Amino acid sequence: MEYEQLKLDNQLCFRLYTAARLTIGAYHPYLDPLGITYPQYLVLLVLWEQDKQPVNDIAHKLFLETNTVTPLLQRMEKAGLVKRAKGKEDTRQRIVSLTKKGIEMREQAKHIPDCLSDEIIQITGEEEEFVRMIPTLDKLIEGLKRTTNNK
Amino acid sequence: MEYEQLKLDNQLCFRLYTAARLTIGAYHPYLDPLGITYPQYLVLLVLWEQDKQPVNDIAHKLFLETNTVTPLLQRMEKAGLVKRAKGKEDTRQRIVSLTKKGIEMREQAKHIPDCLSDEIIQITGEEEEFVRMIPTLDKLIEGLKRTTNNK
DNA sequence: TAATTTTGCATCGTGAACGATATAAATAAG
DNA sequence: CTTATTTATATCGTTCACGATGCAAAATTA
Repeated sequence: MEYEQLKLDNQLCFRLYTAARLTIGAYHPYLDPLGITYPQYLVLLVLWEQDKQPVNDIAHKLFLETNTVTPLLQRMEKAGLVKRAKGKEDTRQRIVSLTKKGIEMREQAKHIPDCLSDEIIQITGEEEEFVRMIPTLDKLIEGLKRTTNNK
Repeated sequence: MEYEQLKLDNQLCFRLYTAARLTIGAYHPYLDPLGITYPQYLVLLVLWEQDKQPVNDIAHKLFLETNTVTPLLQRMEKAGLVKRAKGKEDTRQRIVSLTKKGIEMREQAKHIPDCLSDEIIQITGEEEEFVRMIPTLDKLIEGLKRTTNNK
């Protein structure tokens, strides 16, 4: 059939796009009580690993553009989760640091990854199959990141 | 370590989210010349498989809400890709059909899936590993779809 | 048949994502 | 030292994605 390859069933990207959206949806019951969104949760993960980072470092670790992260951080600042201070050595930089509220949220969030794992196991019967996707996804992400940067 | 599970490296969802965004980015060189976005391309895939469908069917096949698809279709109508007509039997329905322009775009788009496959092979050296993710992603999508509907 | 509930779609508001562009500071080139 | 370029961040406009809500038509129930 001439158009066989256009069938939705054959598309990998559509699966990734849908799986990502639905998985983010599964975070809602845990993030809503904290008053944060999934991308904001990702920013917190980055800052919990290492506090006081410039916008660029956060964006880079999340594979996002700074023009996505800046408004995200502004909303998080308004919500009292982070502070944004001018850099000392390089005044162009904005050093993002956690507030007391942002630091304390780590304690409330620490169970979330295990909750999600449990949910996936409940839903699908096993976890191993999903863990096995991780290196493949990493390979894809690294490859795509390299090629789009060479544009 | 107490917060080990909060490390970004350990998160499956973050991989899915990032891989989806970057893969959609890889479609840009092919979709931009056609003047369509990735979600619009998905709508066209659905309509190319079967023309004249109500909004609800399109949304369901893409695992999206109708309040996401409606404005998407309105933009596509303005771009001259689809028509939206009141349903005959059920007047609540809006039957979406392809215009001449929408039908003809199929010919220009038919090579896109192969281009993307080639790109993934070039980037990563092989394709098989990614094809193997598809049934796992389907299992995850179906599972998540079921549980979120039972809410 | 009349009242109630459900269904299909649309509208509104908020928060991403990202291309394009702007701005100021740092760096490099002249 | 001055000019040009790069870098770090911010702003703007457009398009999703989706929860909440609205509305009219259809289906169900009384």
